[in-house]
Amino acid sequence: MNTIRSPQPPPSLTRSVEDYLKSVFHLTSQGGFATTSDIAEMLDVAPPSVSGMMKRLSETGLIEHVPYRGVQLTPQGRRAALQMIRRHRILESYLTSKLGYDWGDVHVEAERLEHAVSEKLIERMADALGEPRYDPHGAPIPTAAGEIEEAELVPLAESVVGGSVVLQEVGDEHPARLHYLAEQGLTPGVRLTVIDRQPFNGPTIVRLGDGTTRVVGQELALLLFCRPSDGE
Amino acid sequence: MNTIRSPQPPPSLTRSVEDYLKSVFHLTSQGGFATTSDIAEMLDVAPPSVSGMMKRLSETGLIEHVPYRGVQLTPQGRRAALQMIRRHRILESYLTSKLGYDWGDVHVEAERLEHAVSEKLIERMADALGEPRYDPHGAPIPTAAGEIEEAELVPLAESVVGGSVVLQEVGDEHPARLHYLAEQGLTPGVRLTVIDRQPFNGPTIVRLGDGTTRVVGQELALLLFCRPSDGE
DNA sequence: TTTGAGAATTAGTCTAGGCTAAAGCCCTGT
DNA sequence: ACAGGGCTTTAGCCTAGACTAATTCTCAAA
Ligand SMILES: [Mn+2]
Ligand SMILES: [Mn+2]
Ligand SMILES: [Mn+2]
Ligand SMILES: [Mn+2]
Repeated sequence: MNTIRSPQPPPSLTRSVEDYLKSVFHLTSQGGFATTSDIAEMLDVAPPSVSGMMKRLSETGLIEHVPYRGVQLTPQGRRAALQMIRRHRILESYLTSKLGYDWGDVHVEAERLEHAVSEKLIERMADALGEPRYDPHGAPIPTAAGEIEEAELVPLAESVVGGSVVLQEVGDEHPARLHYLAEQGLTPGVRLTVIDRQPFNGPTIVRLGDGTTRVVGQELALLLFCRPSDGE
Repeated sequence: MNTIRSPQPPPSLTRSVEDYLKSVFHLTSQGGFATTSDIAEMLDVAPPSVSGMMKRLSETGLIEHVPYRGVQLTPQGRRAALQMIRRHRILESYLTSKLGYDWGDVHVEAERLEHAVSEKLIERMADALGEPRYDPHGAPIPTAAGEIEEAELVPLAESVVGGSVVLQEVGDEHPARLHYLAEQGLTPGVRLTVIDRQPFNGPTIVRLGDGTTRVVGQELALLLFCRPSDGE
């Protein structure tokens, strides 16, 4: 029959739904399914809460749920998730460059605001910033049309010793970690020469542009996403 | 016994609670009680919803409820309401002057954002604006300490014919009305000479600084709050 | 003083979105 | 082939915050 065509008016998602969709997006960005327990951990809720939400979201067509396997976003769910991610990252960018927020504090603020801002406000902020392509942590900002850049980055911990890389993106979740990285000069855009790595999951040693070196433990080095930068 | 002292950590109010408190504040600003039906109308909910919320709010000590009479804010409720009003008005000011919002659209945006912004963000916005004292509609902005200016303004509809007034504040709710007022040059700060008023609730006729006149119907003239400005 | 209109409250439901405890499924190791 | 452990789901419960229908209160008019 197919009599029902989804018109246009999106019934406006709740805060919870929006956060679930973002989680599923992030957990499936490398392909595959997002599992119940991964979502639960990411959102800090109990697994049954996730099961319940997944049921509702698949009824509304935002996700595809394979019981006992996990979930994936439908095209509609992916559009909604990318819209939220755009909001989040534009907000982080705006707060950082226009209101003097430091990059450690901005994530938690954006996490709430992303659900309250209008499309119009986001586009005004983006405009005021000159349509930025990356947020303060180096993550790509989806376009208003819902396109997002996908780069193949390699964690510093797995970079080639002797090579040269540009630090591109760092995780935005932990303020203290971000403060530390800023202190160390490890911010997106910086060029690093990988001069050594200790065995048995040991630290990676890098040299910065000014000739100073940093010893980066493996746990941290796994979260510094780099683009190899051979000669130039 | 009195063993329980409310410590400090305010348990963070919900969006609904915050909006109810604001309504009660506005409805009691001239003294007296806010009634169930007035609150219901202002928030566009059914009266029983208000009764239910009033019960909860009085249990948490934010309002004083006299059954079948109405409610008033406790000092704690008043503090919370003023904080929300500060947020709302700082947001309206910021969006208008920093992001090019027009004064008709800004209210609805602020109505959502006021519940999502942190104290810190509001203070940064206030700082960026130079600690504004009035919002774009001329309403006074409470200080961070919770003080608000109380002026005795008179509606244009009740101003003295032959006198001179300064338009101080206009209602912020209806975009179309605000657009019209802006077109007519009737914005806060403008000096008006009241040259006539038609009988039987007729319009008030005013002259602007540039010598042009405006005919303002009574319904509108009741919503233009003015400060008498005799000689100077 | 009684009465009726209108306002307020109570009673009973509903949905969203959490939770814990119990049950069910899947897979790996034996 | 199957037993056990670890996920996942189901069952059942809870709170916030809405709603409608029914009840109760108040107050002014007769
Ligand atoms: Mn969020
Ligand atoms: Mn980020
Ligand atoms: Mn609001
Ligand atoms: Mn306003």
